[in-house]
Amino acid sequence: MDFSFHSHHFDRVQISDQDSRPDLPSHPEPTQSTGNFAMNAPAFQISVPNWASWRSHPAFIHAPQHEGYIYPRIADADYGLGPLPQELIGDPNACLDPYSTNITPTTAGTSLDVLAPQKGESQSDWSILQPSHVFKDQPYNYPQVEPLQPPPDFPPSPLSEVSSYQSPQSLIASSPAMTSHAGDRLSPRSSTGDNKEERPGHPPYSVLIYQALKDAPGHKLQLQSIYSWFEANTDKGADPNAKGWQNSIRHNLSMNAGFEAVKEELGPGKKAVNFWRLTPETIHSGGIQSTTRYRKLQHQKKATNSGHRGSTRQPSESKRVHATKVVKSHGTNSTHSENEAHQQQTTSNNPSMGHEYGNASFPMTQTYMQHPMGPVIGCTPMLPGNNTVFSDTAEPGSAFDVGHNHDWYAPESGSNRVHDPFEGPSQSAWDWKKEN
DNA sequence: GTAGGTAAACAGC
DNA sequence: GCTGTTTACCTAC
Repeated sequence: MDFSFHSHHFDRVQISDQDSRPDLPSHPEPTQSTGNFAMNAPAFQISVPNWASWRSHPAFIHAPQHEGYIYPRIADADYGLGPLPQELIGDPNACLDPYSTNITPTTAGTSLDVLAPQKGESQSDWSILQPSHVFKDQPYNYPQVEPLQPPPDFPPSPLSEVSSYQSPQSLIASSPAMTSHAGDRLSPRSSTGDNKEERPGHPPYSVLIYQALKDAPGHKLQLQSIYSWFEANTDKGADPNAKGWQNSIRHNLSMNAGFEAVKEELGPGKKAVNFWRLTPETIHSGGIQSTTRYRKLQHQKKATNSGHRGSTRQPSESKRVHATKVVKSHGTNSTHSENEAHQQQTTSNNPSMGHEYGNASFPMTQTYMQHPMGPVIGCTPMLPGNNTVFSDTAEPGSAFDVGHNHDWYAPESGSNRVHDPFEGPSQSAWDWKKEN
């Protein structure tokens, strides 16, 4: 089974020696275990057609060395998806890590010296790096997997945890949506039988978005770049007139707590740019949760909101309170009282908050900020050395929940779990989103 | 009942 | 018009 496809796009990105990112080392730092953290891992995992083999013998290929930092080749990604379509290279807004404004894409097409087998890698490993077009041209089927077992050196550092579980299996194992039941049941299906886009075996939008973001520097992309990624890597964009898939992407971005919007000011006086990125939890867990789980609450609402679609449709909360989850990356003017007020509102709207999730404390060094646009949650940047946490509440405990009740963290549940600085001990982003 | 896809209403910019 | 959020409905399992 080969999950690779479109891996010839955006093969590598070079950060010059002048990279001024404060918390990203100019040179790769070794991680404790399997490195696949897109930002600073010198080695990375590759897709392996045989999942059992992949699990037991993860293959590693060292990223080509270069002066300065080289992003890993992208053929290694989960499913082997390519991060960005080539036409996006050069787009200043595409796949741009604002902390590395001097990123220089170095690929003008697939370079064989980039994709060629590296030292220590076998030809068989190399063969699976060949780009293919599974999602675009062929059905996709989730592999049937067993629950993930922690690696021998588990628990590693948070960063290495990231790498350890970045695999389709981890997505499957950590997500009810991805859990294998039997055969290819994991294969997502289209909702409507007459759907032209029906591709039995294609991954759901959430997984595709996850992949697009995971492969992007900083794990973030602008919406348009996500569109472009889909156009290049899936058949969603085959019909230029069809916009439903874009709606679906936006729907998934909004509804899945694995994604968060980040407003970033790329420079003083410049208009803030909105990025979508993976939440720390998502990166940490190496997988994405099902988007549709939010409907658990909807069912409750249905009981009280009768309704047909249309005239009786319930106005959305966001029309009264702009409840975006945008995370602002630079600065804040929030005050404690503002946060308190906001939390009061949030809690009142969400009875489950505050009791379902335990109240614990963040590390003392973390700070909590309020975004003027509304509820804010998340961390930025998702890099070592920065532990700033943006919360929509005044109390640290309500920002995250990572410890319980969530199969999101299934691979590391229990006593093996290592405390992650990203982890706050309370409400998860997903629950926050679900309940807001 | 759950998961996923899609359409659409709606607000903000 | 684009973006983001939310609701509703549908099909498949």
